[in-house]
Amino acid sequence: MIAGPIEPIHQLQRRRILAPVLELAILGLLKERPMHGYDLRKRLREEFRLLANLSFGSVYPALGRLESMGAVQAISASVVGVAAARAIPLTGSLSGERAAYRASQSSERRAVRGTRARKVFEITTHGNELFEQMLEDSSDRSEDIRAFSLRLVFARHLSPEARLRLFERRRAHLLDDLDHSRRAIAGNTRPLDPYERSLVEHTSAAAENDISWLDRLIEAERSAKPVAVHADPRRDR
Amino acid sequence: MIAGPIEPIHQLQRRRILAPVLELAILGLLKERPMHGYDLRKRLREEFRLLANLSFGSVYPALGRLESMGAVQAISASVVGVAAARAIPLTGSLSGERAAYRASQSSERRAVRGTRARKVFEITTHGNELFEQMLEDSSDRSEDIRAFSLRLVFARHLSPEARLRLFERRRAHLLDDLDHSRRAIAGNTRPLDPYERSLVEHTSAAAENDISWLDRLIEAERSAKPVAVHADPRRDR
DNA sequence: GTCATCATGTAAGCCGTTACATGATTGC
DNA sequence: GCAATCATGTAACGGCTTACATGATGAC
Repeated sequence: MIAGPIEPIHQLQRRRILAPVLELAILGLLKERPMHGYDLRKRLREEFRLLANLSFGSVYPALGRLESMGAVQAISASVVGVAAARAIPLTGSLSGERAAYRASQSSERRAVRGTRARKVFEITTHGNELFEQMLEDSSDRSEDIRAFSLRLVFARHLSPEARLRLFERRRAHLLDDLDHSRRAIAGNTRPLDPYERSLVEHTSAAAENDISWLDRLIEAERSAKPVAVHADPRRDR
Repeated sequence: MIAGPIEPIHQLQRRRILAPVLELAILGLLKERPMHGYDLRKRLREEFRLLANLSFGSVYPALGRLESMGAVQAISASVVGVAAARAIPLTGSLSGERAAYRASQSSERRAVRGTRARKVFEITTHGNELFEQMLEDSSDRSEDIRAFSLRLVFARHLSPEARLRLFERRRAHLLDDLDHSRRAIAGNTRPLDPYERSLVEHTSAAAENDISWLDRLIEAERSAKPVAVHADPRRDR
């Protein structure tokens, strides 16, 4: 009500340096090969379910931010027309196997259509450093499945030690969840109706399952044969 | 680049009527008993993990929005001091059992402290209608676990038919997820590294597990004995 | 000729977080 | 006397979604 003018504001919001999921995902995809915004959005929607209804209004500004940070750079701005588009070395930096795969599967195989001044971005050296930082960043406020899943998708870019830290962090978080669920079930908090009860019991079982999955990932990583990671042995049903 | 002035904007963003998780959660808690902002935030953080680091900067504006919509109303604004606070009929609208529980468990039992002009809100008739609408609302853009979990917590307020619709919607969504995971595993899309593979396999197994849980919920609901809902029979380990 | 898809952006608004501001009461 | 907890807000900012604007190309 009284609202004395705040005015000091000496620091004006620290630049949230390592931003959320989207930037990380974009950098991760650009590590694979240079891409333009439209294509990025498509792959983000299709491959990462988390970003299932991502809009252009998010992608282009995010690319703009990354560009102004010097994390990505346009390698073919304002180039118009089919011939020019074909000239872009789209598979330039790919290693043999992946390049061959992309060439056979991607939209580049069929004729390039609707080419209105594509702006193809590539990741810079600084971008690679930033990506590594973001991937290892532990201070993720919403330490949720989304953030973890995305990091797991890019886990191959981490050192084995950093991977272990990632897994352990996630495991600790899940243990915390589990503890919370169990306290709710034990009734130390509040009586639950049947739906709430079913939910916490299911949540708790799911957390246990996730934890043992992580235990397998951790074990595989420790055995220094991180290639043989495999998921859940088929359960009942 | 050219950027012709947009100016028409005849509609100016449709009032996102049924807003996300937070409003629904607040209304749901206020259905139980009147509460003030500080208390709401505490319970939201403790009971719903989804809102684990919810800040006051979210709670108070949300309450303000709900108040301006006529969904909640302050029943004791600007009342200061212990005596006045005690006079608030905090358990007024509770039915026997819950009231007795609250009286024995809540912070109201111990002496009221730090009482600086508490603003206690109660849900209005309109708020109850809005709550029902929001709870049944199917057009949830981010049809995720968070939204579903919250609705399940409040599922007792739904009609059996609406509950079934809720469960079926969630089930359909999970089936879609499962399909996506399976296609990724089958390799119709892109070759996966071991970490990605482990993730999609685990995700797919988790989705299967969620689906059979929902099947049990649906079955229980259809058997017209929705009280006997119970969660996962204990799995291995 | 018109529709779907490709392609890039901007403007406005909503909502969440962080930081700032204030101040009463209880326990040590 | 001082810290912790209780209690309510506002200012600034970030970033996402929606809606708007534009325009090329290929398939039918």
